Amino acid sequence: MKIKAPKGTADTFPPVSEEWERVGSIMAQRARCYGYGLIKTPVFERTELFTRSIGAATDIVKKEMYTFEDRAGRSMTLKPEETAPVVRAYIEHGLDKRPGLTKLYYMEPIFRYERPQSGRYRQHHQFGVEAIGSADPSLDAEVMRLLMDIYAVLGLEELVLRVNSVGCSSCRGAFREKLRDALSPALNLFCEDCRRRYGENPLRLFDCKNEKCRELLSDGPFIDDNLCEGCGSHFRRVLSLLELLDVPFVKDGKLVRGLDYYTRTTFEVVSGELGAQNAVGGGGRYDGLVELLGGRPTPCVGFGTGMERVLAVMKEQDLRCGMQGPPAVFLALLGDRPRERGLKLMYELRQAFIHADTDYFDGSLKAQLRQANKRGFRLVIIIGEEELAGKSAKIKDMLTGEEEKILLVEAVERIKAICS
RNA sequence: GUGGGCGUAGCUCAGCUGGUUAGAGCACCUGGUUGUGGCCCAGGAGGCCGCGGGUUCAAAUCCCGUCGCUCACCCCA
Repeated sequence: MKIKAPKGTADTFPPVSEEWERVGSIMAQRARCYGYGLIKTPVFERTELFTRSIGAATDIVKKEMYTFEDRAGRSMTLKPEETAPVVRAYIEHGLDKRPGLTKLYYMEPIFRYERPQSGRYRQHHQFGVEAIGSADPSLDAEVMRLLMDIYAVLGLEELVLRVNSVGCSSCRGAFREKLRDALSPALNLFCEDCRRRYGENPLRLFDCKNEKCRELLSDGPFIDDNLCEGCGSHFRRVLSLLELLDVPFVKDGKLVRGLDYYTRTTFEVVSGELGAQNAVGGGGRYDGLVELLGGRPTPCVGFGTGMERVLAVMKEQDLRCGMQGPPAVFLALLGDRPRERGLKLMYELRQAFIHADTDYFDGSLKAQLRQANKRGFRLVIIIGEEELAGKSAKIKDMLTGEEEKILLVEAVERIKAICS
């Protein structure tokens, strides 16, 4: 019986893996322009980090974590998100005790034990940023500008940025009660799930996809109309800065998020080309998290975007991120002595940072040329007994079919010239 | 955790009202050129028809179970 990759995981080969590299480097490059630097954190953490930050009552913590005991009996969890680990590292290294802003970006694997479906995996990868240390609304706007900027550079189209504010701990609590009061008379008209949400977390009712439930909620009340003074003015400022920075967005009072630590600004970017799992990115402000995890009160904002989903949208929109490397060289070597000389030349080419490869199956010249053609090599160097006797080689251009005779001692220089 | 769809060659799939050696396209290999790719032609290799059990003279085909994949709910990137 064959061993297969675990459910919900994927193996990735060229050329798709190269697409990943390219997309990742574009994201990183954009983030660096906005002042962010790379952070790397472990794939597993103490379990408490997530139960405390994400919220013990959330689905992620209740049923989606890969949790195990290590050999010393400590409870560990493969990270189901990256914000908490970044904040943990930030506090652990004393960064909260210094003034100023810390801007970090990451590209990390994320693990959630869910039933896989289109766009949802048990191991996926997120690129994200965290701006830690300031409540300035221009940071909220900047983070969203960066996210949309990344999508634009990659060529993604028809994305919708939805923005909301879920307020702070005080105004959200008040709103939750107001919402319950407003809905209680008509509660029996809602679907089963919504009636359950009503008790657990009424804000989640806004997430329901059921047409009827949506209609019942269409008249509000909405959280963004019920913010306290501070949260309200912060939100208005964020929205006006988005306009200033030419970020198209839709204000959506129904947008709520699944992690407890969010405060004030929340946002999500959805694509119409992704099926049910249509969010390509999302994020928001989490002003209470640093303190919750034992640091000094520190306001923060960030986003995460799913690599697999970004790649999926790119595929749907037929976008390629292929790299156009320098022309590669294939060495067709015929016979033992020509092969020895050719292997040496191949080594010299590689030393000169030229992509060079050869045949390892003792194929005929015809088979070797066919292989070179199929694998997309631009140049083929042919060395047989005949060439070797004259200390020469043939260079064949696979596009034009033309051949040129060169001296072996000049081969590297000649090929470098062609490649440049 | 719940529900639907699907498991046949490396890939995409046909065959499934049961009936000889299980097919196609793409990919792969060889030949058509004593040492010249792509196109074309000819040939070739490649399959416990997911696995286990049952019905039957006979099962890729029908039935049951199981595993896997997939889509959706839930939730989220």
